[in-house]
Amino acid sequence: MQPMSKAYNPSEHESRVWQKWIDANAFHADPDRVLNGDARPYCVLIPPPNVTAALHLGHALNNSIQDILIRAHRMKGYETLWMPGTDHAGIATQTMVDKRLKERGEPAIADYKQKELAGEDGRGQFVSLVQDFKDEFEARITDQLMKMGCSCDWDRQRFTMDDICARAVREAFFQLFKDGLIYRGKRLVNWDPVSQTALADDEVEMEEVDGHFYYLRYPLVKEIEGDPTVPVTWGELATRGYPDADNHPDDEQAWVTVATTRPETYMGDTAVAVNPKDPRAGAVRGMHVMLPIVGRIIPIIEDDYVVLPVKYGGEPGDAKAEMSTGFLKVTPAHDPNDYMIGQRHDLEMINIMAPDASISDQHGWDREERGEGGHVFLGKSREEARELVVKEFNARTVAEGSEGSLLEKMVPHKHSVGHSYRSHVPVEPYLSDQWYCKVTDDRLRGNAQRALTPEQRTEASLQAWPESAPTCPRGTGFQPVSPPSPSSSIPDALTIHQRHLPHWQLGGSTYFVTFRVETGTLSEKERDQVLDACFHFDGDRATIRLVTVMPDHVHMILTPLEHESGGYWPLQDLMHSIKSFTANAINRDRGATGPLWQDEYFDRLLRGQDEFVEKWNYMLMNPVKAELCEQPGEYAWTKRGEPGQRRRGRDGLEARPTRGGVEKGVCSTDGTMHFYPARYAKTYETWHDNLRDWCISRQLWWGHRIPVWSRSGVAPFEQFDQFSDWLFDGLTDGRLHARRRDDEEVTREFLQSGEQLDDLFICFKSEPTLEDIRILEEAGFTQDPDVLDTWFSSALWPLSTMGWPDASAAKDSSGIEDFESLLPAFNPTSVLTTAREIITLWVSRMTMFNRYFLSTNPRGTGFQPVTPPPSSLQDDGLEARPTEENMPGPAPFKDVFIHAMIQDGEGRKMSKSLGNGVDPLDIIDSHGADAMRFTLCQMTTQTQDVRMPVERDESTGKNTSPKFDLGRNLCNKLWNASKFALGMFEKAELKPGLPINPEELTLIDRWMLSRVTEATNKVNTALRNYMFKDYADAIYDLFWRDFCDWYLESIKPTIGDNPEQAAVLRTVFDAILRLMHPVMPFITETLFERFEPLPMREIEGFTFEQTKATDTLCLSGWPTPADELRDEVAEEAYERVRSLVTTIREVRATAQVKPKRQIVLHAGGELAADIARWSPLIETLAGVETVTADEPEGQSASFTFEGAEYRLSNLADALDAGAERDRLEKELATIEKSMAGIKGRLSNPGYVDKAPAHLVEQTRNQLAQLEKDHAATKAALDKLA
RNA sequence: GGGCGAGUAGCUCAGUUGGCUAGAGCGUUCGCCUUACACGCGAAAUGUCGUGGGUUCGAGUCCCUCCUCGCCUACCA
Repeated sequence: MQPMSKAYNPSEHESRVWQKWIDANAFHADPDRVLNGDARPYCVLIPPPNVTAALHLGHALNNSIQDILIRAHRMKGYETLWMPGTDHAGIATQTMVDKRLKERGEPAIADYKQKELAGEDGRGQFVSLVQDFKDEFEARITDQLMKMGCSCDWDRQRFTMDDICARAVREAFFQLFKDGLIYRGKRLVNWDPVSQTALADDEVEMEEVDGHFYYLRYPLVKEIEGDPTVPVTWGELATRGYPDADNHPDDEQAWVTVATTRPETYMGDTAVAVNPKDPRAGAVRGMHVMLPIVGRIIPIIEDDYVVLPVKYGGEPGDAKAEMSTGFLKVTPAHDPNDYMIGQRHDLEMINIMAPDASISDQHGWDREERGEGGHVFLGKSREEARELVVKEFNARTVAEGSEGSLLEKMVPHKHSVGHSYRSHVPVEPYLSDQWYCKVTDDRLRGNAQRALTPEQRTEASLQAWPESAPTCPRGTGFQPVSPPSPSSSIPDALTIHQRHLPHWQLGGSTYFVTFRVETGTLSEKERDQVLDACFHFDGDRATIRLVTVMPDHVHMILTPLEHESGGYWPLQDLMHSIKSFTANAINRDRGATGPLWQDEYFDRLLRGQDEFVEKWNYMLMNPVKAELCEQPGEYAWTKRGEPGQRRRGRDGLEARPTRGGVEKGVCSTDGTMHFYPARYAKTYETWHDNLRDWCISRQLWWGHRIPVWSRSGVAPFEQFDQFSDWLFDGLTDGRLHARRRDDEEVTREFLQSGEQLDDLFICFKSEPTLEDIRILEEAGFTQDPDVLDTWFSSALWPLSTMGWPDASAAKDSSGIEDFESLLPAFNPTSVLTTAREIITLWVSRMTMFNRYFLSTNPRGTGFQPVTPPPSSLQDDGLEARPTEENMPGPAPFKDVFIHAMIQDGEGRKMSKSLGNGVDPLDIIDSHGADAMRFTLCQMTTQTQDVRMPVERDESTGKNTSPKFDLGRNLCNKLWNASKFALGMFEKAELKPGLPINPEELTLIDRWMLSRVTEATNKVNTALRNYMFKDYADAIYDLFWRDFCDWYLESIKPTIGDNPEQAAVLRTVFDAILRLMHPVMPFITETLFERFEPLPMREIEGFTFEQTKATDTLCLSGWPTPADELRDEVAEEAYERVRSLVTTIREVRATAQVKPKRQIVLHAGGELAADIARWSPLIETLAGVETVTADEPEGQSASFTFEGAEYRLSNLADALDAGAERDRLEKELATIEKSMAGIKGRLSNPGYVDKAPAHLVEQTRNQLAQLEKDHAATKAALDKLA
């Protein structure tokens, strides 16, 4: 192997290391190991990036996080699957390709549309161009992910339009269609006039726009003797009690004024609405208005949707009431609210626009037939039409000779208007025929809400969507987590926090509790008594899951239950009961008095499965480790709770006594999804509250074509018999489904008339045969030209990538042998990692679909029949409840982690238009993938977005950020520390040998082992809670601060002839590489290659997780140092060393001692003894040549340590006494300041009386210490004087 | 308008149930090419924790007021 270079150069290693992983097939997941029970599953699905563009820094962050989780779990022995893939992004990709073609001057989509019309398969030709584009970008994205080091299972890469995903889309559409959850509706959609397609609500972006309110006058008319155009005069209104009518001349024609921001839509008005409570309503009842220029006579209707103007009772301050005139123009075909009014009053809908949003009388406005005016507006764009309408109104009056124009006034107004996220033009509410998915159905929306863990749900949501369904007798979709097999390795060491605080606020949680015997041990009989006491309260105040009574301590896992008042039993009360119950009995038998137990330690089990299993394992192994038995099952005082107990929660996981009480039972597939950070659960819930049915059709070519055939506007069809035979055969054998527009049953009678076929929709379960197509075409049917919203296939991602609905077909088409094992092994997945903006749509839709399609019986029984789509856009209130035969499937992931958003230094989004984007590949080139990953990981917290100051490198024209230096520096440090350590091993012999007993090691070694142990715990906790900054900080501090700054510096003089120390260095470095690997895979793997051949001597308690293979670091086991390696004695002692060294260094720095100069420390007594025992730590770290008890001769400097004064000499040839005095005086001031604060606190009677005793005690000790320091420093100062 | 979040050192951010003298990295200052690392080592300086009140023996942390910023959402009368 080559000697190591002076600095780490990532480009020399990254591609080679990557190839090594690929050659080792290291990222390949084996689902059968999960199904055989050989390993627990851990699975992450990549949120498939759009094939429209290369990845940006946000993707880099997201994928780094996923890779960290995946790599850590792989090393922890889980069978891990990270499924990669890309998304076809229908509208975005189609637009991109079109733009590209135009730029190149090649035929673009308009030309292909022409071809298509000419019968030349323009569609097919265009789609194949998009396909080429997709191939190009898919390759680019894949390359980027690989450069970042993403350890995806690349053999399983999917694309949302590949044949496996397509099969899922077709099946899903068919099932939903058959179940009445997909319907056709003529409604207002968000129309993008440039792309000329419908958009879903989430594809519309709101933008602030400076507009105006236009106040338009519509003349009032009434019908007399068949003439509907007779003017109504103010005089007439006045007699009918119209307020203020007498302000106008009696004989003039009256008008009503409407306010609008969109005057150009007035041609589509079909009514004017007024609130029935409006004092003017009675006067105009039954009257009409005449639309100026157009001449249409439309009714005045009454609807309480209309806001009253302030003048007539509207609420002052309400923006609408302030602006309103009380009369509202109603344009059902161009405004969603007007649409609803139109529905209520059965108004005409007149669409006045062409698909490009120009004014047209060819798309629903039969102007000439009606004899209406307004031809001047035809062909005008929306903007032109607005100007023209305003101009025309302004030029006219209500009637000849009237005062004032039809345009009463214009008021500037700022408001936000929906814009297409793709073409950025204002979205037009446009009447059109589209397909909808009825997501408001309880089976979809309701189950998406119920998927959320009750702890994160709001009261309102729990009421609206109560947890449903009886207890679930069969599987839950989770792997059974009955306690793991005894043979599995000892789990992660536990971190137990002492908590004395209000756990009664944390009702319904499961706890891990430990309490110890004050002195002595328990006899066997006494252990029985404790067990009895525990179970005495089981099912009464708590559910006991597992107890193990050791001779000197007790562990238990339990869940407090609700008590009558609605709260939960406080854990303190429970413990008190159990402890006093047993203490009394045992003391009585022993004839003893006094306390038996110490305080308990307890830790809330915040998370379900992993932590539960970890602690469960820990408890089972406890007697084995204490050598009380050989196998976990053999210890007589380990008892599980009664398995048959009703109160046990799902899967024996979190017994979750929920608010209706435990008696109701818990639906095992509800309540499993957790958001991290938890606050996003609320966003998720609220989004569902406002949900409307989802428009799933798009007028595009790039996407999954809608598998529905229909027929309209063609000649009547003669051969009904043959056709209906064919149709009924298809219906009977289930390969197609037919629905009528009005959702009536499809009968033979229905088919009697060829014209009725126009109301028929036929959906095929799989691709229709040529024969089918022939029959359909003869009958005049054509396939729907539209495609599905891209999110429809994205929503199926957890299913489609795993081979649903037909894994054996997926196996055949992909050649992947174990495809059939994927879904059972890995769905539900472990976590979805995504950005904020995706919470709503994607998480929700995946949850809906996963739960729907994996339900025990998604169709038919158990659900109430669903009526055809309601005309209202809102949920119709259907409450179909699942039954036992019809259990919804699991949520597709257990956790949803929402990561931070990356912004530039000014807090703006990174975007192309601002030019503030940073390309991950540029950073990888300049700093290396590991540096980028570490920096991103270190910067991402749960509360703040990531601000990344962007700098432009003028020489390359590329954007970068100085932040990435942090990661690069760390890599370089790691590289050099390795070089140094490897150099050490050339001098210090490493050889295998008997396991090392850590107690026999030197202070510094025991300290280092303790630090690694603690850091490992920190890392485990951080990763479990998705605290990536904490993870980064933990390894940074461990490696740089503890290992490099102190450990390596300390062992320099001793390691050469201390083989045990060499073994510790070897093991510790190994552990550090492993802990760092998830975030910095390339460099750690590179270094591991150099360390791996060196023999490793076992240190007792320092073990590594068992994994599938160990030849590469990425497959090697995670460190699992035993808790016993935490060495408080060593930590405390080394803390004294550090403190002494720091103090001496400070003196050296202030006295300007040359770094190389070796000084003399004058210390006697106990400190001298300590220093001798620690030798040569102080000497090495503080640059001390000799330690002597003698008083210094000549010049010396003094310092205070632990309340005593010591001196240093040989600092320099001549000392600066002034500097020395300054230093001491400053120190004295600091001490005095601290003392004042502490004295103040102690002299406050409230503090001494009310603060916890141990704090007061601590404060007193502090004061005592400070007083000693003060005296010592004072003495030194006096001597100087 | 409604919701969520943020405001802590010059910059970017931590700060678990209220409790040792509020921390880290970068930057700054001083001294160092000291047996790997100047992408480094040693030392130092830097804070009215947005504002004003309240609860408490004790508040960066809990409650209320106000100010500033960000995101989401509603609003085309």
